[in-house]
Amino acid sequence: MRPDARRNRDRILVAAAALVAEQGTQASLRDVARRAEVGLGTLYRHFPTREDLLAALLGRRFEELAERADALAATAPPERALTDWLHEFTLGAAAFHGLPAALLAALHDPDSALHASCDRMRTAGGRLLAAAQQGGLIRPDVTPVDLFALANALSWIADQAPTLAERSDHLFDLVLDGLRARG
Amino acid sequence: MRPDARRNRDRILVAAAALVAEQGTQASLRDVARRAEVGLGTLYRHFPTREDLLAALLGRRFEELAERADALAATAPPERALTDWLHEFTLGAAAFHGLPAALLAALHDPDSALHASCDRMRTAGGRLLAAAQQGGLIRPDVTPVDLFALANALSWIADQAPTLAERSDHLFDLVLDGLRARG
DNA sequence: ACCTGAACACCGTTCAAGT
DNA sequence: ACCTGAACACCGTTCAAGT
Repeated sequence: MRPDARRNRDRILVAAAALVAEQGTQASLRDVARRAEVGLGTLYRHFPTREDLLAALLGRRFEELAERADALAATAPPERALTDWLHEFTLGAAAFHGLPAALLAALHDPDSALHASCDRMRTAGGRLLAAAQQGGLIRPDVTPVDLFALANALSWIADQAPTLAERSDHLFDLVLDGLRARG
Repeated sequence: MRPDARRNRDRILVAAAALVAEQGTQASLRDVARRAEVGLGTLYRHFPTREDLLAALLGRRFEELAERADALAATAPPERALTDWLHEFTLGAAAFHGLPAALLAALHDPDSALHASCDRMRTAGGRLLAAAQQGGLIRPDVTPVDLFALANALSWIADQAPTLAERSDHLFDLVLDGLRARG
C-alpha cells in the first residue's frame, strides 16, 4: 500500500472510531470522511461497505475475545468459564449503538464483512458451551447460535435505555439461569 | 373532523399499514404519502411524528392484548396465564420490523406517542407477574420492566434472521425458565 | 494507484400559498 | 380547516476527472 493511502486509511479509522462510538453503527459516512479530512470516494475505496469499516474497527476486540475464551477454558471450571466469557462478550457487543443487530445479522450472512468475526465468536462460545453441557451444568438443547443470539439480545436491551443498562447484570443472571440444567 | 380530512387520515393509515408491514417501522414517510395519494404535509398534519403513526396502527392490537391479560388472569392458573400472555405479546411486538426497539424506547420516553400503550402492556404483564410470584412460581426479583424488556428482546431476535425466527419458541422457553423460582 | 468532489437519487421536516 | 408541493438540509453510492 502506498504511504499516502496508508495514511488515509488510518485517518479514516480514527475518525470512524470516534464517530461510531458517539453515534453508533449508523453514523453518517459523510461525517466520517469529513472528520478524516478525506474525500468521500477515498472512504469507499478503503471500505466498500459499512460492515467493512465496522469489521476493521472491531477486529482487535474480537481477536482478544477469542483468545480470552481459550484462556478461560484452560483455567476456570466449565460453568464459570462460560458465564465469564459470555459476560465479556455482551460488553463487547454493546461497544457501539446498533452493534448487536449488526452482529446477529452478520452471523447469518456469509457475505457480510463481519461474518468471519461472528462465526469465530459463535465457535469460541460453542466450545465453552459444550464443555459445560458435558458436565451436565447446562441444558443440552442449547445451541451455540442460541447462545450468540441471547448474548446479543442482552446487549441490545442495555442499548435501548440507560435505565435498562443499569439492570443489565441482573437480566444477564436471569437469562443464564434459564440455560442451567435442572437437577 | 371534516369529511375530507377523515378520508385522508384513513387513506394514510391503510397505506402505512401495508408499507410498514412490508418494510418495517423505518418505512419512508414519503412513500406512505405517495401510496395514500396525499400531500406530504397532510401526512404530517395527521401524524406529526412517526410514533404517532405507529401508535395509530397498533392501537387496536394493544387494546386486545390488555383485555386478553384480564381474561387469562380470570381463567388460567397464574403461571399459565403469564406465559400464554407473554407469548402473545412477543408475537405482537414482532408485528413490524423494528417494532421491539420502538416499544422498549417508548416505555422509557413519556413524550413518545407509544408510551401509553407500552405502559399499559407493562402494567398488564406486571399484574400477571405478581400473581405468579405470589404463588412462588416466579423469582421475586423479576420486575415488570424486566419482563417487558425480555419479551421485546425475544421478538427482536426473531426479527434479525429467518433462522432465528424458527428458533423463537425454544428461546422463549429458555428465557421463561430463567424466571422460574427454584424449589 | 490512488484521490477528489460533483452528480444522482433518495430522505425527513417545514411552511408559504392555495381552496 | 385543511391540503399541497416546493424548498431546505441532509443522506448513500457512483464515477469521471485529475495527480
